[in-house]
Amino acid sequence: MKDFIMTIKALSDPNRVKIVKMLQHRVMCVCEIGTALKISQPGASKHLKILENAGFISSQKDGMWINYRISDGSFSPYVASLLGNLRHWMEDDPDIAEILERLPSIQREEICRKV
Amino acid sequence: MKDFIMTIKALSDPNRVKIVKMLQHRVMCVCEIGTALKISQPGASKHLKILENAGFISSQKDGMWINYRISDGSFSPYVASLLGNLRHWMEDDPDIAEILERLPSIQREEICRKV
DNA sequence: TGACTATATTCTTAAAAGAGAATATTGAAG
DNA sequence: CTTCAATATTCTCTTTTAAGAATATAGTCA
Repeated sequence: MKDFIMTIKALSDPNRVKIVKMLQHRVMCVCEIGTALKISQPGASKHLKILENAGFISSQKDGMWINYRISDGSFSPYVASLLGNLRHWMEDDPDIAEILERLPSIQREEICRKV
Repeated sequence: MKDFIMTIKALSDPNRVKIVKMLQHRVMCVCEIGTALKISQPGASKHLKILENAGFISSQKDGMWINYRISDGSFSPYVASLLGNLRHWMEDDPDIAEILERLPSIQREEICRKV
């Protein structure tokens, strides 16, 4: 029960749903996600931790950045099922559509690094 | 997005998950559900309202009682999918197993009516 | 080594959720 | 009509959650 509740609560916030939908399209670092959601860097970091603890996403260092990617779902049947559904759920949602449209223009080199 | 969040939040509480699992086995009235969960009558009533608003359950008057039953899921694809999964999810959970075992002995005539 | 950058954590505050007690409502039965 | 039983709503309190600011951490690169 505890696992299930943790899984469900991880998806009970709109920003976290948006993170999952974005990561289903591409790998992103923390600053890209914060920018996409228009929230602070600590805010993005905390949401990512909640999603990672629940098994929805995983992280991997890459030089200066930490890349977050969608989990394969093998961690939990609850996660696997929800991730499968989320591939098509809310594709027509205005908030999701808007953020997915902006996705290509959100690039870490233009956000974090001051060249 | 709003609908999805409402759906998810409705399942983000252990007592509400237990209600869904119980109602997948039989129809119940408010006092039976309060007794099964060992919570107050207003508490049960409030949880039921949240689940009903999200489309997981529906209610129907029957004389003095109001019967709550599982929805057929046609209300929403999110609800339909989750209800389908919940038919098998957590069947082995200790809390769920315990409450389902007690279910047959929880009868409205012995709880509410003072004969 | 030392400065800098991306990310994480802590602190504080505000909003939301959950619980029970008290109260209101509604409909059935005498 | 009046009473009573089942359920719903309101009120209050406590706990949880979410957000940003400030701060800490850790690793990279000169």
